[in-house]
Amino acid sequence: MPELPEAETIARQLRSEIIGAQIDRVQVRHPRSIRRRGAENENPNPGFASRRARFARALRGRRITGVGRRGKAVLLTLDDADTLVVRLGMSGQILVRPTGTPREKAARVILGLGERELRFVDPRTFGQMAVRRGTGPDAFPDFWEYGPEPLSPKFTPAYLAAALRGRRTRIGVALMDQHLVAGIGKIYADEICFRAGLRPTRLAGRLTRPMLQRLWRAARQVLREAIRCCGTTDADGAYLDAFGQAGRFRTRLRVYRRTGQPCRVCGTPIRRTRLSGGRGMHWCPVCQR
DNA sequence: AGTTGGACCTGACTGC
DNA sequence: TGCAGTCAGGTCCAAC
Repeated sequence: MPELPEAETIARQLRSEIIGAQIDRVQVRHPRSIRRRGAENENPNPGFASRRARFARALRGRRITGVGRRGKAVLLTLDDADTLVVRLGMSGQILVRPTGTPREKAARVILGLGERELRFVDPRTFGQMAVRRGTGPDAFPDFWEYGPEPLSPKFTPAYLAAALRGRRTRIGVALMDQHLVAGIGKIYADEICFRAGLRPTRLAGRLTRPMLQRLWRAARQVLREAIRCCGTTDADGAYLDAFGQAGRFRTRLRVYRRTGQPCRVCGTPIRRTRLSGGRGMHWCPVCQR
């Protein structure tokens, strides 16, 4: 599941690989991969032919001038100051492959870069690509509404305290709220709660100052460590980086998808609880209070 | 307004 | 072996 560390890994790899490359070919093979906002659940997605043509026109001939990231999204800036936004969704990968090598079954969008090509591979089609005009906040009204980057100076214990004040939701859910803080999903929400020693079922608005401090520190530690490990590749191998390599954070997971297995700290079997949204949170009943 | 639950999707897994 | 059913989760949206 690509979250911040996975998107950051891909962005760093692309930065060293494709800056300066020119897009000479655009192929869109699935309508959902360029669906527009507000049409998420419409299938068949309306106006595919014209949107595909517009998408290709916006990209063909452009040079890639930079690679960035916001939350879980990878941002490719283009020489005309437009930005290609890539949301990886559940199963999205961005692969750099030599042109002509066998195409992945779930390759949804292919951008030709001369001898190589950038492939957006996404079996579940939860991901999407979009070209936005410009590079500033005006180009990203949705990102503008996002909370701060958790590894930026804007994300402080004071910010976290203010953002959670009065919230009736649980911390496991709040951490995944992109408007509160950007880039955290299931894997890292579970791991952050564990390292903070807090049950994910705790009410977000009722944390003491020391708890908030622990949660803040755990978030930064976990995400930094996961970036160093190039992200998490689960047993199903869904996530791969831009070179097709697996992330190494899996061996460091303390709770995520370890239901029934002994806690790596105290040996107590890990529990799983369904929170609102239907997502199962994993936690240790002894280490987390 | 904040919060919740359903829908979208398909590969992997389970059970008969 | 095969087929139906279940699960997984990022994000949007409708409904409390």
